Amino acid sequence: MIIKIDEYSDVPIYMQIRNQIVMGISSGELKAGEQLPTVRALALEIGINTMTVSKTYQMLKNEGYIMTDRKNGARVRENIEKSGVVSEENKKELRRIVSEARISGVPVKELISLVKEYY
Amino acid sequence: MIIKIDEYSDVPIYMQIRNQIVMGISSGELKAGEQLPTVRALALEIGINTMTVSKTYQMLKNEGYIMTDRKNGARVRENIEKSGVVSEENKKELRRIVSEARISGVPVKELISLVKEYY
Amino acid sequence: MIIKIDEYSDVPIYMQIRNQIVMGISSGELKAGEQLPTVRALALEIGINTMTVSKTYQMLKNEGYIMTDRKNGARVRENIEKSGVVSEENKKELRRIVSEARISGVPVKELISLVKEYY
Amino acid sequence: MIIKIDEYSDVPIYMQIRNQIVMGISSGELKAGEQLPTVRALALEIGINTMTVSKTYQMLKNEGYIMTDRKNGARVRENIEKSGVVSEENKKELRRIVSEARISGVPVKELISLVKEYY
DNA sequence: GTGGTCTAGACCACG
DNA sequence: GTGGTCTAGACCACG
Repeated sequence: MIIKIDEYSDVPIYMQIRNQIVMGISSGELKAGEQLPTVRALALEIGINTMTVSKTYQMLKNEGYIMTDRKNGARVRENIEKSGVVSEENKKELRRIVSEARISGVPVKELISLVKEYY
Repeated sequence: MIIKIDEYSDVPIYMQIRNQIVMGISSGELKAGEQLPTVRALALEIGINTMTVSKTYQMLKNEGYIMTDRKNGARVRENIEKSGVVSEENKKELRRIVSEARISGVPVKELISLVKEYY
Repeated sequence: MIIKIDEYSDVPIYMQIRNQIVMGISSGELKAGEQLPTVRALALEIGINTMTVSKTYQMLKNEGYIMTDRKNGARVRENIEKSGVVSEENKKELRRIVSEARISGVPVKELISLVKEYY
Repeated sequence: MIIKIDEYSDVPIYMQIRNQIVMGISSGELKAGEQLPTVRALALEIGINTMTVSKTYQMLKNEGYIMTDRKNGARVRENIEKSGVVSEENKKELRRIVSEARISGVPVKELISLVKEYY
């Protein structure tokens, strides 16, 4: 899986990586149990500090998306917990996005087809 | 219109205000041409720095949501440009939200009904 | 509140600080809404790096014990969520401690009086 | 006695095994003088490195819980020393756990009944 | 002035 | 070899 950093983005690097890994898991590009690159390898590949990658992995671990162990490095978790609900934060964000789209004259049908496409 | 700041949120205050005003415009609570409170008044009401509100209004102006003039203060624009498309940034965010929801086991139908509700 | 680091402990520094702040909140030494020292001040006082203190504050924030904002620094939260239950991790730890105490011939009454004392 | 490794835990494997053996001794599941599996056997059973099990046994021996000899392998000690006191480290941990439980709104009675249950 | 992010580099425990 | 921790130092956005 290829991680791309937008260095001009306001989103912190560790968060950009985190988001891309989450999207990779969702899309199936990263499968349950699959090995992630080592902290050092990913840092080298992207050209950033190992601490930054480490921060990403710890965040993903805290969120229950991956597990890390000293022998095997980081792996996608087999049994990610399914809360079944959209987090309050994401609801807020979604509402903001929908509002902006609405003002821009985007029909609701288009938003829905985007959601379906991404799902 | 009542603006509420979530002091526990990581979203900067100026952005929280901006988002709420945008959502107010989208929902129709703030109508085209409607007067917004002065920077000073809003700052006092929320209990924050005038600089922060000023930053919000500047941003909204840059984005084309409001217009300011010395006589009338800030008003919602009559003719907000309708690009008709979702911005690339919002698409990215939407994709992230959909991915997280999907992993959490949220059915696509529920996401769609959220979108409809917010629209 | 005075924070003391045991440099010979296996417990990471950021965790030692975190634990002492949590105990301070529990004991009432740190009151709801009370200001914590700034990252820089605490780092200087303890003689450690600001990054380490920052890690502590972010952990406490994630756990819902404190809030941080750029204007006021870090403060104890007013409304810490009360789950009402002992976490699984803490149950495991408690079980380990009780087991070791039992083998050492510590009577259960003494354990109970320790719990009462700390509560 | 069955040893279970929680691969999602931050507790090192050698420590997880150590803790479970200590709890086994405390509960009486492992009796004084009882033979423990060989390093090799236990490593094979759990699917981990022999080095790890070896580290566990070494630790348990140092702590006075087991004894090893070349002929019989490892056995639970007949006369484990009863200090009669809770170690300073465990007191600290207990205090931390009690503090966290207290903040979470767990009544002291519930903590006490946990202690009784585990004892 | 505040917390948040990031780097370059180092050392450590675990396995 | 792996992730985890820590330092010294820097720069940034927010307010």
